[in-house]
Amino acid sequence: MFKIIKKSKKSKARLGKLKTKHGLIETPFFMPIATRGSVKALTTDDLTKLNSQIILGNTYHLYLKPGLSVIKKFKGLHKFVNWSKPILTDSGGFQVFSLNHNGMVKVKENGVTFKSVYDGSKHLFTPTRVIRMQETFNSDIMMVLDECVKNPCSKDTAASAVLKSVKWASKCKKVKKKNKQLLFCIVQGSLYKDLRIKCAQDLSKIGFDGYAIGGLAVGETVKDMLSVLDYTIPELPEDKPHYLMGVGYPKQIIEAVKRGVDMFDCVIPTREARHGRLYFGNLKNNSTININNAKFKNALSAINSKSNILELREYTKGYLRHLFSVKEPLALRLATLNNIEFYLNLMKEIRLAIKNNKL
RNA sequence: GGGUCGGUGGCAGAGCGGUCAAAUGCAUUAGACUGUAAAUCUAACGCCUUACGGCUACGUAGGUUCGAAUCCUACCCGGCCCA
Repeated sequence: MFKIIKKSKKSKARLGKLKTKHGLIETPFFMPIATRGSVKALTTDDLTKLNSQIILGNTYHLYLKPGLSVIKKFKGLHKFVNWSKPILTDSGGFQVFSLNHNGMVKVKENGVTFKSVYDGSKHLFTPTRVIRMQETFNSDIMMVLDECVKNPCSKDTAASAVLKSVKWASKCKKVKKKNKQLLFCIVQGSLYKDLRIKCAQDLSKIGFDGYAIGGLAVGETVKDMLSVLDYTIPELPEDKPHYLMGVGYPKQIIEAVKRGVDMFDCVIPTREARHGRLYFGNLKNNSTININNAKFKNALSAINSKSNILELREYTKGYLRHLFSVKEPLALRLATLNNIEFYLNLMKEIRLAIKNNKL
C-alpha cells in the first residue's frame, strides 16, 4: 500500500508512493480541501489541470448535507463530486469539537453527541457510525474518530482524550469492512511528550494503514508543533504514511517533511485566496501579496507569468484586484487556482529535493 | 411669483440645545486567517500629533445662549405643490 522509494540523506524526509483504490499518490503530498464536496471556487477539471493527486472531503458536513442517502444513490463520493482520483475523508471528529459554539458537544464512552450547525438537530457520532459513513462515501482513505482537545489543555484532559481516541481508533479498525479502503488513525496528546509517545505506541500496536498527527496548529507555537513531530514520528511505523493534519504554511510543511511527514491538508491556500492573499515563488524563495492593496490598482503584470494555467498568465493583477473590489466570483476562482497551483508545485519541488538529497 | 419640505463627513443617512469630530451602512486603507458554518473577521478612517492634546467643522452670513449640527433672521441652493 505504501512504498518508500527514497529516503533523504539530509533529513528524515521520504519519497514514496501510496496505493489507493483510485490510484497511486506520490508522497509527500498536499490535499486541497473540499469540505462539502467542492474545493471552493474550483471544478474538478481545474483540480485535474492543477495536477491535484487527491482531495479531502469531510464526514461531518457531507453527512449533514446532502446526507448519506444521497451519497448512497450516487454510489459514493467520487461520482457525486465528479472526481475519479483518490479522496480522503476526515472523520468529523475535529468539526464536532471545533464547532462546539454552544457547549452542546458531549463526549461519551461510545462516541460524541452534538448539534448540527445547520439546524440544531442532535446527532451521535460513534467509531462504528463514522466508519459506516465513510464506507458509504467509499473514500480511499478513512480517518478514525478522535477526541480533539483545545489548546492549551490540562494534562488530565489530554490524557483522557488520548485514552478515548485510542479506544475509538481500535473500534474503528475492528468494525471496518475488509475492503480496499485505507484506515488512518490519529495521534493526540496535546503538547505532552509522554502522552504523544504513549498514544503513538498504542496506535502502532493496533496497526493502521497510516498515522495522522492531530491536535496541532491550534494556537501553539511553531516550535512546539515541530517539537511534537520530533518526538512523535519516531514512535510510528516507519513504513506507513505519516499525515500532519491541518498544516500549514509553506515553511511549516517543509519543516514537517524534514521530520518525516508525508501528507498534508490545510485551508490556508484556499481560504486566503478568497481573502486576496496570493502565494508566489518556489521551494526556496516564496512570498505572498495581498492583491487588495492599493499598489496593485494599476498593476499591468500578469497574475502569475510562470503559471501553467492560461488565465493566470493572461489576466493582470490590476484586473484581479478590481474583481475582488467589486466582489466578482471570478476573483475567487483565479486566486484559488493560483494558490493551489503554488501548494501543489511546492510539494512537487519537495519531492524532487528529497530525490536529490537536497531537503 | 406664492406655499411647503429640505440642505450633515467621499457617498447614503441618523442626530434636532450640552455626554457630537457627529450613530449606522457603503466606499477607502491596512491586518488576520492552519484536519473550512470563513467571498469571513479585526482595526483605522476631518486636520496636526507617537500620545496627551490642540485646531477647523453639520449650505453661507449674522444673532440668541454659559453652551448651537440642533433655536432665530437674512441670503444661496434643491425637491414637491399651487399659479
